[in-house]
Amino acid sequence: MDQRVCDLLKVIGEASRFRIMRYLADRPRNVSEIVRAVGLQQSLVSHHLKVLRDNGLLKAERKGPFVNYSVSCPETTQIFLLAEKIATGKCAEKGERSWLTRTTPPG
Amino acid sequence: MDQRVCDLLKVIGEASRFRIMRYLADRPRNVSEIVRAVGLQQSLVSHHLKVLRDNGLLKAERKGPFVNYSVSCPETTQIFLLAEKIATGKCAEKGERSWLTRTTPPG
DNA sequence: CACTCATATCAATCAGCATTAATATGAACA
DNA sequence: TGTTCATATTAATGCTGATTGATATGAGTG
Repeated sequence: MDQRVCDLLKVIGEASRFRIMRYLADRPRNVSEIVRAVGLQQSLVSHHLKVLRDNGLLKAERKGPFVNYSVSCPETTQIFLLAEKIATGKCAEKGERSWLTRTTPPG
Repeated sequence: MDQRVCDLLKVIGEASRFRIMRYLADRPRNVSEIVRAVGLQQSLVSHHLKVLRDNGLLKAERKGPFVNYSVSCPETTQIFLLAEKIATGKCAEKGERSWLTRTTPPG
């Protein structure tokens, strides 16, 4: 279970997949649109889409010759928002930049 | 910026670091305690702690000979909860397991 | 200062995984 | 049925990064 949870995080933490997910957060798109948007090779995009699918983060629906992809849970977007909050230093407790906060006085 | 956001996700998505973060979510601990808890080599734990520190996810405070680590933003825990929700299939829209939902009838 | 304990750093190795190129499948349409 | 377009799959390559072992730093204590 824990394995599964951290798999999810790893999957959306990869740069290419992250961009794909962000792009799809807006609205569903077919593969060609995604390829154009993220500027990666078609085979690579297809591969990442499979990974995202297999992890239940995206769902696919064939529409004629096209396959439309869409995010399957809104929670994914919420995770992005939270991560952004942390990244911009807007998190509740402020993290110390210099890593060693000394309690015992030196010397 | 986007790079930074997805770096954060990648960082907490790694299994060893994930376990460390979960362990520290409870309360601050020193390195030896973490080593014992996660069962990894001390040098490896120390390395991961550095990565987490450098990404602003943990803060460190020296207390005598020990160094206590604690999570710097509660948002991290919230991310774990959301990811868990997705992992257990409890997310708002249900993701299709079989990946190709056909709209056009086959044949 | 010498010794010990706690923690950090460095160099080397190994594994996972993103990327690439080539090829296969499968739908639409003539 | 043959051709074209959209997408998926496979095999090979390369890079990132986790892990290991050895060593260094630095605090406390005698």
